[in-house]
Amino acid sequence: MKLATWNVNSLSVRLPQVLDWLEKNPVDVLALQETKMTDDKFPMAEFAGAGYQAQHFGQKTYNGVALLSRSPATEVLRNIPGFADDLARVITATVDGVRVIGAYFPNGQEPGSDKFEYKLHWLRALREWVRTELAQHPRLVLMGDYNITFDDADVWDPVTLKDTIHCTEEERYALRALIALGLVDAHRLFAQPPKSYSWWDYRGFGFRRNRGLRIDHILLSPDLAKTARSCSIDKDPRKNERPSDHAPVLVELAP
DNA sequence: ATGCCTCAGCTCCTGAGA
Repeated sequence: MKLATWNVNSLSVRLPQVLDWLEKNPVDVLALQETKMTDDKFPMAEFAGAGYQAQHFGQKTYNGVALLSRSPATEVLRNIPGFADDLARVITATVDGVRVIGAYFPNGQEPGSDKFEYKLHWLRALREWVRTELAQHPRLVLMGDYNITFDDADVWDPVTLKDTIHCTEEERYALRALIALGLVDAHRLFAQPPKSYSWWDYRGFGFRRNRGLRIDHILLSPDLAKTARSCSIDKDPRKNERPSDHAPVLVELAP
């Protein structure tokens, strides 16, 4: 089974690239973030033509998440149950016996800001809910745009970016709290190229200079981690003419 | 450099992203 996550930064703009990518990478599940569209605008027919059914939880202008899958998705949930949120950030479904959570974590903007506090609240709510999901679904994957680096290895310039957004100790603590549930970072189960990042700023030739961050993650439950065969970041779509600022991350699990 | 680029929208500037 192959699963992937990709923050597309507007599905309207990126749809041709997503279809092209799926043709080259026929994964079983693809989680999308930042579709930036309402459900009525979602290109259901185009994905159906590519062999994918879709669950979309969208909104106008910002956010919006989707799960594309070859097999039917059941037990679908939107956002974190019990956590009131106006923003469309989480879509969850069971596909081929795997509980798949696709999430667009809050950005946080700046440490100390209201948005940063919201991010920390959201992270706490997510952890408590994932704890219960994990108890019911031992085969679980939590993947998406986390907007958090694990540590300095995920940061192109950890000195300059120390304690800035995505790199603060509070955010990293919240990320480790997810790991404390037993989840495993699929990326670090395998040897990776040095300076592996999943996002590069559009400005200042960030991609060309590999000035990036690893903020898109795939976390696996212990049962699934045992079956992991590979995990990689696909930088190819970032070389397209109008790329998303994020690259897709993929994981392959043994059947 | 409160800069750099990209996207959406009550669109020719602003807010947000990260």
